[in-house]
Amino acid sequence: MSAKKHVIRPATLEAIVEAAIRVLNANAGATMSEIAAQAGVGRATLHRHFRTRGDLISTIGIRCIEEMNAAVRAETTEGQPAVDRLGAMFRAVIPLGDRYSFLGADYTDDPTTRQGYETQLHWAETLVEDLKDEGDIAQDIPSPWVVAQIDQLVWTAWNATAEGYLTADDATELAVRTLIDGLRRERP
Amino acid sequence: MSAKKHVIRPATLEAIVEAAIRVLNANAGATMSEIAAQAGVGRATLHRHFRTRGDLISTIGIRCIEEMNAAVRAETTEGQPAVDRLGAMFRAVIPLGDRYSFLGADYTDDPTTRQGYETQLHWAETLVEDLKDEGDIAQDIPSPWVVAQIDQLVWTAWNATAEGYLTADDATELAVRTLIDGLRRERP
DNA sequence: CCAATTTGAGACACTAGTGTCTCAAATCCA
DNA sequence: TGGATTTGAGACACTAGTGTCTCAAATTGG
Repeated sequence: MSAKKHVIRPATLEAIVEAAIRVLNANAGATMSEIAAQAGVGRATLHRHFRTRGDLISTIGIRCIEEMNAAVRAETTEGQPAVDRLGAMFRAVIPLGDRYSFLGADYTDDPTTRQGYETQLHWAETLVEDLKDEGDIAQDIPSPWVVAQIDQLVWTAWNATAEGYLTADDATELAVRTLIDGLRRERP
Repeated sequence: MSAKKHVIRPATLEAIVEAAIRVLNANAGATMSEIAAQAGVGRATLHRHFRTRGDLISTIGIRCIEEMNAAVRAETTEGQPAVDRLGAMFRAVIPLGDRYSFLGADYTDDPTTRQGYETQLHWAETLVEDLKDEGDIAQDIPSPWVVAQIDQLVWTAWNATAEGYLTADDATELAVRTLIDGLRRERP
């Protein structure tokens, strides 16, 4: 029953997945041919490992989300003050902008991807509650607003570094500052 | 030469354009058939007035941008303090979120659309300079960062009203507050 | 180095969407 | 009302992309 006719070589798999991430971030509607070409691989080989286009997108979606979660976990620690966790999260995620920005567009409804996304959302919600408890954010702000704001700031910050008018460190600092204290006061 | 074979009835045109805006905002990749169905119109009629899909998208893109510009112009006045102009702009644009949100995705490179977009961008840049001059925003913040932030806030605010956790007025107020003073302090 | 197995290339069938055309029926307006 | 004209419905050709298959050639590992 277990139709294991073809085993894909690890190098081939890696080339496909990385090319897919690259190409789909540049153009969410990219075709299998484009991805195959960028991977330096025949189109048939794509279909051998990923039966459908949806399978491929699912796979890289899962990979990107797990990558992000791992990066955040690596930079943050449990007992840390919430503001520091916020900064650490920005520092971890902003450099990954060019890898996962396609997630917003393609938005698979694959259950595993969905679950990874839920994990992130839950993490963010916890962070926001802690920010409120520790006096960094006013209690009267709706939490979904704060979460949305954080989400947007990651994207804006990545964009700023991509366009070259901020370094990753400056973008991180500015993101935290924008969220907590706004843009009125001078940098200390 | 002037091939004026068919004159579209104004009611038909209106139905098509409004349906297109509605459908394309729900799904940026919607087909001509879906749009025709939603407009209560035959697919052939779509192609009679809009030779290609691109023509249709261009047309509604232009219409939406002009609508936005008009709404902003109607709410703001020349001599107004910059903060008030900012608030007025939010108030004008946030309710239009469900009409123009597709613009981000479909992003035509039609020259007229492009020009309308440039107008908006230029308006925003001027606003930011004024906000800086009037002491509402620190001089050391890169202007593109502020512009991006304003853009994102419009989207977040529209979303908040669409999801029902904020009224349009509250969302407007919160957007201004988030940008200028951040989320630390309580609402006065 | 040789046998097993993956890969590349191309042919193929299939689907979905676009854009054109025609003609009968509905609609408008003079 | 009656003639002109838009509209709806459907047929048609065309394109682009997906997914399957086959077979010769390259690669791998024992």
